[in-house]
Amino acid sequence: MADRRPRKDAARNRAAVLAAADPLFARCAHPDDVTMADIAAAAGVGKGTLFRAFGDRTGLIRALYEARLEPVRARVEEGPPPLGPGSPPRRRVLALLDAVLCFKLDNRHLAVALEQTGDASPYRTDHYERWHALLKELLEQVPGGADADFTAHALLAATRADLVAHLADGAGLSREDMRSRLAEFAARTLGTED
Amino acid sequence: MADRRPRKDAARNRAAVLAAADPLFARCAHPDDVTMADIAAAAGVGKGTLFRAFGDRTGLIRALYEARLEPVRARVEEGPPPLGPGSPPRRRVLALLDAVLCFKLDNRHLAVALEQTGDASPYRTDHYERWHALLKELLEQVPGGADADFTAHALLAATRADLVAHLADGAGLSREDMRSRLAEFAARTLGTED
DNA sequence: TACGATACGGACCGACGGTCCGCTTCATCG
DNA sequence: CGATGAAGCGGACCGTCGGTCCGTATCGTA
Repeated sequence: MADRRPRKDAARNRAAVLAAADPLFARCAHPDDVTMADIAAAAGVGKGTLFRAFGDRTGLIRALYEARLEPVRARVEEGPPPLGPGSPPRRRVLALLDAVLCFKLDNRHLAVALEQTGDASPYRTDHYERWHALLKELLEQVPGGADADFTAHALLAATRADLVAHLADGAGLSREDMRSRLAEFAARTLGTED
Repeated sequence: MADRRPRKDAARNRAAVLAAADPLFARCAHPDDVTMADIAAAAGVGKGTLFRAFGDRTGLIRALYEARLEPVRARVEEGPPPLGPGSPPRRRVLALLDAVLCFKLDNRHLAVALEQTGDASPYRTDHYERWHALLKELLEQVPGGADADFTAHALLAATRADLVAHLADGAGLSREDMRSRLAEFAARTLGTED
């Protein structure tokens, strides 16, 4: 009934692929420039291994993305305030958006690759639904708030990977500038009261 | 010096392709399900003709999109207020966002296809830059506004085609609901004064 | 050590975007 | 109106990529 643990070589190869793929995506301007064969070669494994471990290209990118995302998720769910639980909702909304923005900035290549994976809407992924649900929950606790569901979507849309990448790489906006612009924008939607 | 007018058959074929491609994209759930060969066959022309007329897949989709967008552009640039020039900035911002949202709703299939065209960021297209520039200009005229450039990006991000499609098709949000939610959201970022 | 289960890897496949080139159609000019 | 060269046509063809398959190698176990 319980699925067996993977064999040792399988685990090693999986790790090797993840380790090899990341810098490959980071180095290339466009995600499509990185082919599955490239990744397999860089990891020193065969293509079959790669597909056996991750299913398909989307699965591989998602695995990479989620591995990187995990620490952020942990900080959000059980870390110290203001990002973690226990801080006032308004404060936590801002902290959450800032964390998402920073993550997208730091992992542009992966985030862009994932968002533009043709297979499915980026809105039907586990991590998006988690962020959205949490953000919505927090927004509902902010007094005088509007429709929390839509607002959560709209605020998260401001952190879309390709927008972030465009502002950072194309428009040359600095990290700190972007963070403060987003914070200011979000603060406005939450109502003007400080 | 002046480029010659296209031959009559070329113009006819170009029109036939545009006419044939639109319903093809509309019918299919995922844009990638529509291949260039499909479009050529539906239009009754050869693949060579199709590539000669539009350069590549992106060019074709862009041509489709811009043909549909043209009436909206005209209404914005020379139509009557509040969407056209002459209305107070705040009012026109809301009208502009509403127009963009409605356009994306009505042309989801094309908009999604274009946004996820791997070739380039959706932020480096003529039409995006036009909407952004106009929105930014208007925002600068709204008293007490924050950074107009970022705000314009963030507001437009709330009308991203895949988000709109997700809300309309996935979450079942009605057209009118979405319009009022977006209007409310935008109104908040413009300041609470009515 | 022997043996079944699991995983490996790269040859192979089908599909797609895009090109090429011999043939056709248009428009111009005598 | 017929000739002629340019412009356009179309579909066979190509290279590449994601994904599969299966003979072989490796692992874990008794």
